[in-house]
Order: sequence, then C-alpha cells, then structure tokens
Amino acid sequence: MSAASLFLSPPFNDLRQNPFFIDVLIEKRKHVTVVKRFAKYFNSYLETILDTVMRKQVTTIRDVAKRAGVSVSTVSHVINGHDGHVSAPTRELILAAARDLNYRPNAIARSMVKRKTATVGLIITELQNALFIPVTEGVESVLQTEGYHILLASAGDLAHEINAIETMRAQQVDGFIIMSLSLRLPIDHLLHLREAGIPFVVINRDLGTDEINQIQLDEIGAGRMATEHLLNLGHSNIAIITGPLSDDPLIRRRSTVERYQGWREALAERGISDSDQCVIDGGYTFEGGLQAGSALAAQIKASDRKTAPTACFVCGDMMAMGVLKGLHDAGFEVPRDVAIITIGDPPFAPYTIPALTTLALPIFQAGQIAARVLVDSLKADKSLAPQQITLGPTLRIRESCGAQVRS
Amino acid sequence: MSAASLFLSPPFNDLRQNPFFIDVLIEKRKHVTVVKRFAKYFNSYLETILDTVMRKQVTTIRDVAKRAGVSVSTVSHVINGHDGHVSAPTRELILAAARDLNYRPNAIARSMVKRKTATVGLIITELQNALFIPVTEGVESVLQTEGYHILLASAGDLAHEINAIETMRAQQVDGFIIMSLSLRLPIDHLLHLREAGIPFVVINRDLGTDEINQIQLDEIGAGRMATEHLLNLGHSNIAIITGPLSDDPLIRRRSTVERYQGWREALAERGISDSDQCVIDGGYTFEGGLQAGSALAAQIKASDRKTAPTACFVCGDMMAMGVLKGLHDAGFEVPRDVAIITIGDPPFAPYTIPALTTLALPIFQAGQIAARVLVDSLKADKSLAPQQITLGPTLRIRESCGAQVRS
DNA sequence: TTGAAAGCGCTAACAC
DNA sequence: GTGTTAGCGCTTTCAA
Repeated sequence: MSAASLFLSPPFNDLRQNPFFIDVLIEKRKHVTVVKRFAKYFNSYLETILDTVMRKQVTTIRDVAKRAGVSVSTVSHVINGHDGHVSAPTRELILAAARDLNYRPNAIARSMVKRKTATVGLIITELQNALFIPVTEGVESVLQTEGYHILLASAGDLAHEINAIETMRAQQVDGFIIMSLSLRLPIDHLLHLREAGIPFVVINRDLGTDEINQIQLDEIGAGRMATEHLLNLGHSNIAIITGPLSDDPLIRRRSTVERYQGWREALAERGISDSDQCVIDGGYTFEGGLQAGSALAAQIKASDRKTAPTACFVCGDMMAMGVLKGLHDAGFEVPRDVAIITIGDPPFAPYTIPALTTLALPIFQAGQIAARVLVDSLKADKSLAPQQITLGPTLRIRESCGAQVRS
Repeated sequence: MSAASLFLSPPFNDLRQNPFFIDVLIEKRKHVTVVKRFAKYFNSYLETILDTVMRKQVTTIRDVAKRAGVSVSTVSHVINGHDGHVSAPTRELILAAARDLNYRPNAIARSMVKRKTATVGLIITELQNALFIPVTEGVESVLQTEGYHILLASAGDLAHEINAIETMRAQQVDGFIIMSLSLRLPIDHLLHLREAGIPFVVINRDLGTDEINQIQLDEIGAGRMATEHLLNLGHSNIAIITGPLSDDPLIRRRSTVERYQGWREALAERGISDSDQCVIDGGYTFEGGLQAGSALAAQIKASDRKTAPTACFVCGDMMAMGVLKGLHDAGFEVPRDVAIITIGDPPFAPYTIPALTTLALPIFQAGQIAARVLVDSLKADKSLAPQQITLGPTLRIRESCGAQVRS
C-alpha cells in the first residue's frame, strides 16, 4: 500500500505536502493496512496516528471527551451549562480536562448547528461622520453586554451598502444596524432583508415607510428650537448656513433639509418671512463653514442696520466652527456682532472661541436604542412590530449666542 | 408511511397542497429512526417538523445541485471558480440555477471546512480616541479590498482586551489588529497568541519586545520637532503642557512620556535647561487644556520678562484647543503673546482661532500598514519575521506659532 | 446520567 | 468532466 492509494479526507489534504507524512506512513504502514481491512476495530488507532501526523494543535470537544473518558455529548452539556443532565463528579472531570487542554469551543461550529452566529452587522456610511463614534459606542455597549459581536463595514454609497449587506448575510449575521446616508434612496434591499426575516434597524435615514425599525433624530424640531432660541433672545434677522442644498438626493442630506425647514417654521410662527433672510450654503464641512462665515460677514457689511442679520443658525457643528473663524478673520466678534447657534454637540463645542451654543442630539442613546431594539427582535422568536423612535435635542447654552438683545 | 396518511391539524391542512412538503418528508425518511420517531412522537414534534419544512427558505448548495441536475461537488467547483473542472454548459446551468434560487453560499460553513474565516479582529481601547477613526479607516480600506471582514471590539483595559481576544479566537478570526493602550502592560496574552501561530499586529503600544509586529509613531521625534520648530522661531523659554505624568503605568501614556522626552532632548541640544521651564499637566483632555491654558497665563504674568515662556509645546491636540481658549479667556493673544504648537492633526486644527500649527501623525497610514502587514502574514503560509515599523510626523505650519521672534 | 449518531452547509480528494 | 463521500466541531434527540 502506497501513500498515493490512501484516501485522505479534506482536513488531511495537505498531509502529502508534509515530508513528515511519508516517513510516518512508512513506519506506520502496517497499522494503516490493518485499519483498511478492519477499520471498525481500529478507528481510534487510526485517529491517533493521524493526530500525531497532523500535530493537531487545536483541542476539540472530542479531545476533552477523550481525556475525561466521557462522550462528546456529555462534554457538550457541561460546556453549555445544561445542568441537571450531568452528575457533579462528571462535570468536574470534564471541566478539569477542558482546563488542562486549554479547550476553547469553536463558536463557528456551534453557529453552524444552531444557525445563529450571535453577531450583528454594523454598516456605516462614513467613518468620519461625527455621528459614527457615539453611535458605535452606544451600539457596542449594549451588544457587548448581550453577548453579540459586531461585524463592521463602511459603505459610502448605495452599491457598497447593498454589497456589504450581501456579504454579511453570507457571513450569517443575525441582524443589522445600518447607520448610513441620510438620504431618500431606494430601499429595495432593506425590504428584501425584511422579507428574509432578518431583523435590522436603521438609524437616521429617511425611509418613507414605517415598516422598518427606525431610530430618528428630530431634525425639524432641532431646527425650530435653534431658531426659537435666537428669536427668544430678541433677534429677528436670522441668517442660516445650510448643508448642500442640491436637488440631487445623492448630495442633499436629510438633516440639511429638515433643519432648514425647522428654521422656516420657527420664523413663520413669528410672522417673519424667511425669504428676507440670508441663506448661505456651507457644504457641511469645516472649510465650507469658513467660507460661509466670510460670506456672512460680507453680507452683514452690505446690509443696512435694519435688515442685517444679527444672528445665524448654522446647520452643522463642523461648519459652525468654520463660521466662527470666518467671522473672526473678517473682524467680527461673536456674539457681540452676530449670535451663532448650531446643532450637534461635538466634544470640542465648549472649547471654541467663543464656546458654541448647540442643540445636542442624543446619538449615543440612538446607538444604544438601536441595539436594544435589534436585540429584542433577535431574542423574540416572532417578528416584532416595527419600531419608530424619534429622539429630540437638548439645548446647551454656552457663549456664542450671548445675552438678550436690547430692542 | 406516506405523507397522505398523516393527520394534520386544522391550521396545517393545506400543507398537503404544498409539493415541497412531500419532498422534505421523503428526504427525511431516509433515516429509519426519523420515521420511527415521527410516528411515535408525531404530535409533539409536529411543530418542529413543520418548522423545518416551512423554514427551508435558505437555499443550500444541495438545492442548487438538485435544480441543475448535477452533484454538489460540481456546484462547489463553479461557485469557487475552479475553472477547468467543469464544462461550460454545465457551468451555465449551475449559475442559472443558483441565480434562480437566489443562492447565497454560507460563508461560515465554508470557514468550517477551510478553517479560515477571512475575518480579522480589530480591538480598540477607546472609541473616543482621536486615533481611532483614521486608523479604522486605514484598516478598513485595505482589509476590504483584500476580502477580509472586521470584527470590532472596544476594550478599555487589559482585562477587557484579553477577554476580547479570547472571544474572537473562539470566533476563529484569522488574525488581529490591536490598537490599544499606549502603555507598558503585561503582554503574556499577546505572546500566547504568537505561540498559537495567530498573526496579529499592534499599533502604537510600548511592548518592550521586537518579537511582535508593531506599527509605531515616532513620538520622541515629534516632540523634538515641535520643540525645534519653536526654537528655530527664536523662542528660548518654551513651556510644555503634558498629558498625565503619573507614575502609574495604567494612567501614564507612552505618548506623554515620549513627547515630553523629545522636548527635553531638543532643549538640551541647544543647551537649554529643561528644569527652568514651565511644565503643566494638561491631562490630555480639552478641559485639562483649558485649565492648563489659564495656568500658563498666570505663570507668564508671574514671571519676569526674561524667564516668561514665549512659547508652549502642547502634547496633544485636544488639549491644545483648550489651551487656546484658556489663554484667550485670560486676555492673552496667540501667537502674539505665546506661540502654540501641538502634535496630532485633527480635522479641526485649521479652524481654531488661531489655526493650530501641528505635527501631523500619519495614523491613517498606520492603519493601512497594519492591515497590510497582517494580510501579508495571513497569506503567507510560513510565519513571517516580525515587522517593526515607525512612522514619523509632518510639520503643518498654520497660525499659532506666528513668525520669527525678534531677539 | 450517559452515549451514539445525525446533521448544520460546505470543500476537495478520489473514483469513475 | 462529474459524482460520491468524509469530515470541519459542534448540538441535540433519542436510546440505553
């Protein structure tokens, strides 16, 4: 019998490549031949030989069973804490064996059987997005305590998102948390997920349906509150610096549109026409904010006393920081010359000059809640009714709005 | 026993109409025990059985094989692109069948056989750490193109880190990228990993060994360069605002110690005694920086003209922003009264007032390189020699250091 | 209380 | 070129 005639099943594929293999085989050939003929009597011997050859480094449940002198099913029971199935002494025996062998149950083998992986896919549009960190922290904090793992992917556009979802489905994730483009985009792929019975929750996207778990931030409300704060301070000419206002749904963000809308609503409520106000596109970036700040300064200079903006609602915190600098560089002083308020409450907000008054959005909580909702439907065996949760902002008054304006 | 002889309770009446039902039953019947079990425990197991029948919505390789009229191995070959094994018509047939059935190969079943999961564990100390986003982006960008998935965990301390590694090993990750505490801490668990032959790379931690893949940032060099920039501008009284200087290795960060050291070295090289300089602990936070800024202002006021610091090296960018504000609030003007330089180059650096001059650390690249190194050892079948890579800083001159000082 | 064995979905060696 | 089948490590059912 030659090595070539030996049937080698997949795990032993590369045995042939191992020079050691031939040696051992020749040496052990007698046994192998015997095994061929009387396989049923010599199974365990064969296994030992192959074990030796392969220097099997990972210990399996079988190794533990063997060492403890029990069956694998018994080991499985104690590993999984199925108490009452196993006597105390046996359990101890098994635990000791497992410890001795440094046994580490193979989670993916378990997943295979249970058809559950205890991992959830977390899909993010842009890693740089300010929302990302707090949301991820929130998600992580609850998933970790619930024993779920996080498979992370960033997906910059719809195609990537679809692809990430596909890949993760292949990886058999139990569910998804999708925090992505705040845009109105096709959601067929999400609907497919739903059809397939895979739970998921979407954070901060305009879906146009209530058939899907969604955690929303109250952007309109935030826009209103920001504007109202300014109005209450006595301002009546309130400029706005928005994000990209393009009609292209791929560029325009939901938060831009809705914060803008909140501003108009608040103005309208006080009978102020928004068309008289100064509207500047700040592109949602630091740099765009800087430009917008200069533009605002120019605008103020060009206006007469009556119509010049005395306050400005900046739709995003990064922009706001740029605005502060643009205004400063143009020789304006905030809040003396213009009051500034913005939405979002990044860690740096208290440390700008002047410190930014903001509407903080509870994004850490959004992450936690998303994870909570997901875990709930993961643990329920029925599919739950879709949750629609909207989180409101909190006003954090600092320096950039100054005090009451004397009218 | 035929399907037709089964008693089906009302809700399941119409199951008979479902041809799929019959198929499954016949298939299961293959095993005598199943049939017996079925007969004996019919009522109690009905639900389970029906579950199996009805929930069979996921198509497996077997379904595809059946539909294409070929064997599973043939399907496997075409799925895995083992061309040359299969004739073109057969391939088309199979591809069509897969498409029709919306077949999605089960990656974890594949992992099971191949003993490779194509996922790597990414372990982060603190999600809020400024390094986290760029590093993760870097890591993500290369892992994604290499076809690896990311399992994410944050681990705030050593115990959590060990735990995360254990859990991920159970999940059979192929390797690790560990970006954590910049501290000198026990590394037994990392050594164990190494023994187990699991590739991993550590970013920005002081390991005290070169047996491990490490991506380092040249913190000492950054500290020197920052200080030298100030010296070159004509300053000779250069204060430093450090991170926590505690002796406790759990609190003291590597970057603090080394940036501090760089400052001393640069000073020493010009024959300037560092003990004459002003050293303030800024705690590595925005808030600490704010306090430190006030303290620095007080210090300057209290000093005479000769010894008063005219410049300050702030060890971290978040602190630097706080310092700017602290100084501003105390009526100081940067850079006229004090020049400020810092390390790290966060997105907000150009937008502080004044814009921060910084030494940018290539952390995005660090992430990419880490992933690159990991992927290399993942793809090599031999264990590679450990890589020790150190990345240097780049000076980004903005406003906070002003111009040459007239001596 | 314990053990035997089927099988989760897939790969790949070998047979034909 | 295509089919058969063992086995990856585990859980779970049923029998003993």
